[in-house]
Amino acid sequence: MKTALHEWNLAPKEAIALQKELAQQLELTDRIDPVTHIAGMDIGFEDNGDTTRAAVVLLRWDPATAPDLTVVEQIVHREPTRMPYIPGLLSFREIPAALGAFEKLSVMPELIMVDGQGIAHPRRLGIAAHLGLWLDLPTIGVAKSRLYGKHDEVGEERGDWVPLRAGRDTIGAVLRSRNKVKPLFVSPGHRISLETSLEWVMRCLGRTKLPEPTRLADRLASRRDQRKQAAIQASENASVD
DNA sequence: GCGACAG
DNA sequence: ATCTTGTCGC
Repeated sequence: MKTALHEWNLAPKEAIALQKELAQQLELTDRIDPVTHIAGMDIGFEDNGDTTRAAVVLLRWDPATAPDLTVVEQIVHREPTRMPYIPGLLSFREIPAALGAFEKLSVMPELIMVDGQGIAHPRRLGIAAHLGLWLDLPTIGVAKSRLYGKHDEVGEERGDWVPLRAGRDTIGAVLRSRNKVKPLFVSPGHRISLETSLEWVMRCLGRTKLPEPTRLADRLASRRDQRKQAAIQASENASVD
């Protein structure tokens, strides 16, 4: 997989035009190979934002032990940050680094859960949708807050959900993944339906609010984990001295 | 023109 | 996203 830089280094106006074009290529019906591995992806930043840190966690999917998934591989990939955060253009800022992490994976997953929106986006191309198109893999957007769309209040119990709408279209779901905790915004990215997206998120839910794939990727990409890793490196170097 | 606004 | 400790509650 080679990344054509011109595809990512775009001025906002061009990026927006490309999103509208790419959104038409999305498949919102299930086209998923038998799932044996699921990946979670998230991004973090270091050096006052100058370095982008992409984290991908590969998990083995076994219906017999779910939602206890086995971590098969963890990748952290760093690159210089290429552009600032602009609402609606998140994928152009974060996907290049994410691709670097996926390239280092020894096994590609059949399904990816991304921290961010799928089609619940003003032009229907959130980061999960964009990544899915690029990798040609099924993706689900699992966001911790809303970017776009309207919705009614959602029930208080785990599993309750209400549709997230944009005009007459349903673009995702507001899902209560834990009792009385702020809901998740789930939307299909590519090669998957909303119904199936919700099934997979529910299936991968452990005790916490986030499904295991994004929870672990979140943790690996976090500032807290960066500090922990730095400390481990320091102690290893010290013991070698 | 005035807000809203994933991470 | 990130800056940041303790603390209220199930």
